[in-house]
Amino acid sequence: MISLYDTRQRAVLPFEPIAPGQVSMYVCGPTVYDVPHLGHARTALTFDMIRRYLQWRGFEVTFVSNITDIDDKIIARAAASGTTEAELAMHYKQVYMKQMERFGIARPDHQPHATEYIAQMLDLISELLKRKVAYVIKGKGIYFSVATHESYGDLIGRTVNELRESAGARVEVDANKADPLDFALWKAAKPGEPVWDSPWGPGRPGWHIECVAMATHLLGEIFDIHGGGDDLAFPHHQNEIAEAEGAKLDFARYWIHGAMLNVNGEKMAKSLENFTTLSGLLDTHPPQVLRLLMLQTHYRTVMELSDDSLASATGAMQRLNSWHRRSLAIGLSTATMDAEALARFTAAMDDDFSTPAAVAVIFDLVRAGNAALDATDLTRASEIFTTVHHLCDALGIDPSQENPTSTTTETALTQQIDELLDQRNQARAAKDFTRADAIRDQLAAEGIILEDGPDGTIWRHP
RNA sequence: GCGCCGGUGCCCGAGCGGACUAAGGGAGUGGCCUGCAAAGCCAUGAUUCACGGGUUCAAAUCCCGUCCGGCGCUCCA
Repeated sequence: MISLYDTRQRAVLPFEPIAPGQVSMYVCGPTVYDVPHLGHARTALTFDMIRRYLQWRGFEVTFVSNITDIDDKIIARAAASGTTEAELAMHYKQVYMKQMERFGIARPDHQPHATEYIAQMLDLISELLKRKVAYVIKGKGIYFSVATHESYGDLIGRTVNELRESAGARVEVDANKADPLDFALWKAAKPGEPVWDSPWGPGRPGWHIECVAMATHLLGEIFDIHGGGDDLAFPHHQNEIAEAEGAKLDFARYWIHGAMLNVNGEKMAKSLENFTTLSGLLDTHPPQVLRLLMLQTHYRTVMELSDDSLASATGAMQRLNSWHRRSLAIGLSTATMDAEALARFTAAMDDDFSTPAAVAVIFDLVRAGNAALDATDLTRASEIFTTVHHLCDALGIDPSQENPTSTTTETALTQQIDELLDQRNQARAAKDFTRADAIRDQLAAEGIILEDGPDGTIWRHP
């Protein structure tokens, strides 16, 4: 039985999907006005991990993640760069998808765009007006009336009155609104902005309504999991709840939020200019290293990223690779799995996706695997080999995948390397260690490290 | 200002009332292995979990207070 933390109820709850064996999940995707940074990568990875694990446990998962392709920032950027909103959004969407693919994030089953769902949004807004939980401000747009939604604030554990008191703490409240907490469902057209027709005149949708429209259209009026970054819990997700419930939709049963990624103790953000782009980091680090690093912190814990932590994960990944290399070199075959390790792993993951504990199980196995190889206990080593692969699969890690730099030139070089290794081994056999070491140094200069084992010499890149 | 979350060894980071003699990773140190390396294995590291009170037979884990940090109350993953 899988348990997960539900933000709304502030508790770890047993996960009971609506339909046995099936899971429907909606995860808020990016607003595509710029390139993705590591913070986006962490949230994407969190939900990729959850999706993968649910599948690994035998669930059939329908995964929806949207693209917000119209909003204030896109309009501003498009104006600044002299392009259209649609072109700008399309460009950054492509960049986002490419980098996520590079990072090893599986594509969603559906990837709806906000602008493709205007009709569904208009239907929802009509419904909200009909139910008198929304109102029109002439020339401004249509607003949701928070006063009609008594549980407003529950997602972040606050009452409506508490929220009213702190409203405007950081940003001025629009005096036209009936209540400072009310928010826009539809924004009336402004000069120079893209517009869509509506029964209330031309305009564009507010932010939150798109997710309600897309999620319910693709997954149904009730679905299992709604996720997103922690910073979306309020107001975005709270407003989605208000809209959905205002329209008498059951909506999401579990809310999952991924914690932020910090740099030097501060949230990584465009506005703070402390961000590292995903593509930049992936240019210097294998995707798996970043993935492993992120999995070593629980998804609900704020994670610190630094050169040290990156180096630490690099070392850990190399250990996994090196164990795998040894295992292959000795020619292990598939075996039955270590039932105890499997149980330990599953228990960790079932408990609110405790990836740090799950990763610990893998490293315990790797140590035991190396020890078994040292002792030439091939039965045990094979058992571990099979188990580790199965567990890594659940986390999206592949021990056989080494740093993929220079894969093209490698094949050509392999033959030369093999020849040199042959010469070196002849020298070693003849106890000509000066010559043997010279060959080793020569290869080292080309970035190749040798490992002599009882079954011969294997080589690798550092 | 209001609210939420957190402060664990050199670093990252699990644990959230009893098997904690505090997981795992990285770094360090000693040893084994090796012709020497590399890789690996073994050993070693917090008498202690920000600080001060309290509850309990029992607290890193619960309660209160203090200090420090992050996030939210704008758009944000």
